[in-house]
Amino acid sequence: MAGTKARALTKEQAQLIARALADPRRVEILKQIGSCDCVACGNVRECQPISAATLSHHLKELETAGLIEITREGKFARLALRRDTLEAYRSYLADI
Amino acid sequence: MAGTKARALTKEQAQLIARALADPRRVEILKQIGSCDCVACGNVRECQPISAATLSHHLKELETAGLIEITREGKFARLALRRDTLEAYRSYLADI
DNA sequence: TCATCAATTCGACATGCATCGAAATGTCAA
DNA sequence: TTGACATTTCGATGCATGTCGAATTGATGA
Repeated sequence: MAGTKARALTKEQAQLIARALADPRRVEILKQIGSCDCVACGNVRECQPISAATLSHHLKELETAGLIEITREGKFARLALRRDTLEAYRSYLADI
Repeated sequence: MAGTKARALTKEQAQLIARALADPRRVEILKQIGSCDCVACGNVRECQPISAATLSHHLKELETAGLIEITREGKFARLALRRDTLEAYRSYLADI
């Protein structure tokens, strides 16, 4: 169908996403990133009681899963939710 | 909307489901249960190279998450996929 | 250049969890 | 009752991972 551009996920991709979503803190981070744009690591840390090291680790997991995109801008990291990946995972679940 | 009866999940429920889906073996089991009805533990074991103890553990996790229903019939356990829960989780993800 | 700040990497630790074999429980048929 | 079979529980083991502090990298401004 034209318009529904959710590509199919491989099992490996789906598993990466599932693992990423299995940690409640990462889901909270995802929600925050999705709620507005122009999010930097510091913004997330203001709302989550975790160390910078831990946050960095979580962000890498989310990026590896394809759930967020991290673009570096000078000192800061701009975080953006990748809704296409989330949508693809929803389709994957629908096929169960 | 009448017809879309997916109840909203609490964070705790969503997390149980996410954790249950984070193990690839459990996803395979879910797919098998969903593909046909009248599934017993033995049927699953024929397709999954795991011990009975491990399978029982996974089934309990899936049941706790609300993703399957286990009804005992004599010696056997009848396993059924709960698509309503899966659908509720898909809605949860859509709200991120 | 130097100090400062954002973010990452490193090393270590504690907890969680998938897995198994063995023992237990429960059910059916002879 | 007894034996065979399906499933569960128990206890142990090994690996994965969330977490942190400390050290590092990288960029900006004084």
